Amino acid sequence: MTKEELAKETIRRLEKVFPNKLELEFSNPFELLVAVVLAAQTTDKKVNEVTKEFFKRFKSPKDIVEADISEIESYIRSINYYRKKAVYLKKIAQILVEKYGGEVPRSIEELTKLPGIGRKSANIILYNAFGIQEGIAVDTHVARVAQRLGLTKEKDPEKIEQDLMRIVPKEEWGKFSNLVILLGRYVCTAQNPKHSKCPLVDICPSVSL
DNA sequence: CTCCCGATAT
DNA sequence: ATATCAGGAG
Repeated sequence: MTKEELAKETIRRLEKVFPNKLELEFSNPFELLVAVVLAAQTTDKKVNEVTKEFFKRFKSPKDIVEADISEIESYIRSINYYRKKAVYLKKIAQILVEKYGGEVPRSIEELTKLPGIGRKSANIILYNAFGIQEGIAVDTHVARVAQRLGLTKEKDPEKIEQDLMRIVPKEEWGKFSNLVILLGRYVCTAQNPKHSKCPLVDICPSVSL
């Protein structure tokens, strides 16, 4: 099986087991942007615990701009790197208000200029808020699964993304990320991967080794 | 490469 | 008690 065939078959099988959506809870692009900043080096579950209250207090970038850093911190204190993230959120909110009329920009270039937003986060936002597929979100799960499936030998997330963009059909980029993230989180875990529960056991090069 | 931080698993 | 999880900035 070629890498292209393996990628397509991976999507086909994962679709049957996982939903094509994030575990992060959000109801508009602004909320997803906030959630994704908080999600860096943090589990989605943890993020959801704080965003529930956060979104009640901060309903728009303007609400964040008008708040003190200390108040923003108070809502996200149980999140990793909360001091930095509070500063990022405030800066992002200021930029959204001043430069984008309070809206979330819709390109990877604009999104990655925002503090706390790298390529992974930008790709997540573009697809899951707007349905735009400019790239493939490569987080720790996508990186690990792609390695194990033999779709890449690179270690740097940007290079892995380049490899995957050549292999996965462009109209499936967003779906591929969403599905593979779930596989990595629950089945193809960093240690003790659950081969017996994996829909890809029979086609995974790392298993037959 | 270091810093930013805390929860959960072993 | 120590390891692991989980991105981005400088």
